[in-house]
Amino acid sequence: MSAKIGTGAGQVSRKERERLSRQHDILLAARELFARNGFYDTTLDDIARHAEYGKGTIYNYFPSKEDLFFTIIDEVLDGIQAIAETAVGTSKGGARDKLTAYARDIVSYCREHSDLIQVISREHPHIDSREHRDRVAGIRRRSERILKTLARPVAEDMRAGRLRPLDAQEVVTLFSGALHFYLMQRMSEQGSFDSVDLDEGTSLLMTVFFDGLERK
Amino acid sequence: MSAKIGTGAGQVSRKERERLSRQHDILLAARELFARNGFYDTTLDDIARHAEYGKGTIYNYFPSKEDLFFTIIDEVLDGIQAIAETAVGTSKGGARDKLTAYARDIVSYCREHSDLIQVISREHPHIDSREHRDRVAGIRRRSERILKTLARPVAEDMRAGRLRPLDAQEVVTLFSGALHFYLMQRMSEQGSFDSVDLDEGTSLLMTVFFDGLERK
DNA sequence: TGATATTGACCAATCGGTCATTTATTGACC
DNA sequence: GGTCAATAAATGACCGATTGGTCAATATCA
Repeated sequence: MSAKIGTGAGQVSRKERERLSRQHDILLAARELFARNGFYDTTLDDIARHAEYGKGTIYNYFPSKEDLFFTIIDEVLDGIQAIAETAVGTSKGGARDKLTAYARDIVSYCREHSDLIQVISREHPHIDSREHRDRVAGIRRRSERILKTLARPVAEDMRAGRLRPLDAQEVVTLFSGALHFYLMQRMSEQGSFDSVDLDEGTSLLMTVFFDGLERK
Repeated sequence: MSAKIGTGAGQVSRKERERLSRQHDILLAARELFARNGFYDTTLDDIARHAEYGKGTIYNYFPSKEDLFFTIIDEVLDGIQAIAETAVGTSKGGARDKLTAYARDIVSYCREHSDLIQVISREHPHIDSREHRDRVAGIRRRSERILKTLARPVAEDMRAGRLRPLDAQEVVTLFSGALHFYLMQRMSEQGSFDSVDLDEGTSLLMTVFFDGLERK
């Protein structure tokens, strides 16, 4: 769609664009199959067939099956980080509103990608053996960054005295854990989400975390 | 230690006892290796070597590698169910005290078996392909039973008006999710547990869940 | 026509599971 | 008590299937 033609500085050549497009095709096929069958039950032949390329071609774009998987995980983490930043950055109000926005968006994100999310949560820690140690560590680092993003408004409300002065980082770890676990449970017990049910779950989560179970 | 000798009714014969003992040996070896290397990176040859039996012998006791794993999972679930029942049944006070007792015991249980617990949480859902569908379903059923056990005192306190009238089952799902996630996070970021740190986490969890984040 | 990209037959390694062979146990019989 | 044939249990070499990854041959492009 750019008016510029050719390979000017800062431009991507057609070659490069085509290469990226192929990479995208392969990633998309892998994503679908990983989501459907999990990492271990998806073979490279499956991916090649589904992407409509030869198996050898995949190795022109990705050095290994694991790399393919990690690349997909990175994309998902990008998505979640973006959700966290949007929720924290743009929504009005205090930590409660921001975390509510985050929870709502995560629920809809998980609804769209439930299979993939499940596979990632389950299987990524296992790809740990010897190699890839650093990539798994990278995933943990990024997860922590997401938690830090969420912790920011919480810490602020604590400083302002609107929330109990606790360890904000730990609090959002609990929050995110409860949300995650709740979603996984719901996702695995029925293939399709019931949106009403999930919204109820979200609001329950917010009530418990901010108002507490005990009547005051 | 029984005074009775022989194979009276209700007695286990020496044969049977030996058989059980062998089974136990194998289970123990498998447990250690699964905990250390995960399900996929543990081969039957590894297990046989570590248990000091031939590989064929294992098949006299367990029909498959998966069965070995599921048997171990069942044992762990027995342990957790027992913790839940003890916490709910014997400790004094209301839901808050009972859940606190549960959390404390789970923390120490996880401290003892952290590697194994991690492997189970991560890998059991994947052993889902075609066969074993029913065993995985059984695990889910048992997990739900544990949650139901925990939900009982919560529901009671809600009926009595001591807690907000929410869905008790959902509340304990969130609770257990937060606890689980918190522990997994702590377990994976450092090999050895810092007990002080963990107790702080537990008490934070209880504060958040029962008192809420917001100041009243 | 040389450079680049694609391809899928092929390879090597892995591993769960089998089974013919070996070893140990048993108890009927002397 | 000792013997030994029958029974049961243990064993590990072997098998078949799977699959991630390679590379020589082929096709496409500039």
